[in-house]
Amino acid sequence: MISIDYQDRRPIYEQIVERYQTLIVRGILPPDTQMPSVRQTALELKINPNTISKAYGILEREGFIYSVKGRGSFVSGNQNVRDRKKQIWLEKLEGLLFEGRDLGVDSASVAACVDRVFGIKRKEEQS
Amino acid sequence: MISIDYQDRRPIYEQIVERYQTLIVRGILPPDTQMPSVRQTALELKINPNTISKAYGILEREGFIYSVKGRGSFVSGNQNVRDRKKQIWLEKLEGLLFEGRDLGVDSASVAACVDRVFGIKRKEEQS
DNA sequence: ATGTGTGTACTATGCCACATAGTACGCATA
DNA sequence: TATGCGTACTATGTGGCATAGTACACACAT
Repeated sequence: MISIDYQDRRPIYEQIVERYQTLIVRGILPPDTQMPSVRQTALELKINPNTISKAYGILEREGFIYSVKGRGSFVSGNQNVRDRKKQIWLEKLEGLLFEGRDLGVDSASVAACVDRVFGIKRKEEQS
Repeated sequence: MISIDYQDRRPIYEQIVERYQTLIVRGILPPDTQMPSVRQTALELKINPNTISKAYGILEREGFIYSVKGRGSFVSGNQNVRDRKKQIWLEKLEGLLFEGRDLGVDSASVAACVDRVFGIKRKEEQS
């Protein structure tokens, strides 16, 4: 379900947060699904329970999951989370696009890339 | 010319590398322009010369600048650098777009974002 | 009541990247 | 010669990250 990339420069707890965010937003983990227990995940990934706990704490603060003492952690049904996640992604995209524009990347290359991924026909080529 | 953002999680030397990469690729720093000296920049930014030196070392290894002992560091005229930088950026963009698609972002939002940044018409660009 | 599994909190420790401080050397140029 | 340049080296301090270990409160099945 979850894996760690030790080549990734980001800390482990952050990778876990990001991974679960995606799984939840995409609906692979439906609302009220029980999350793997802190200790269980720690055993499987061969890392310290504290690290998982830290990730879960962040996920809870962000509204992705909710925790119940003695029972476990569960996926939140909060719909706003998904929208907020999309919003953040769009801001990230905008930042990257600005960077590319400053680099001098031509818009045609960008449009081609967008078409390739989203497989759409853009309204019309700007004339 | 150069500034540091201490809010940025990236290390200082990496920010400097990125900043100069942009300035060089955009042509703001033309080939054979002399780079600010290590000690001078260190004084202005109130950081250690070693940190600047580290950044310059990376920039040289990547082909953005070349250093001459006793004289200084200068902007490289290597054209391949610019193209390679664009190439890397496009790959980064593609990765982000896939992520957004998986998140369920609708293509219209993406198209709007692209248009907003790159503009509808793009006849002339800075040269 | 007991045992097991859960989240949570806390302290202590080690590691490592980063940045700094200080010094020194070789080289180019005025 | 004096100055400024890049470069190299050692030593030190700091902070984030991860670990180790322990402990507590709670839910649930037995």
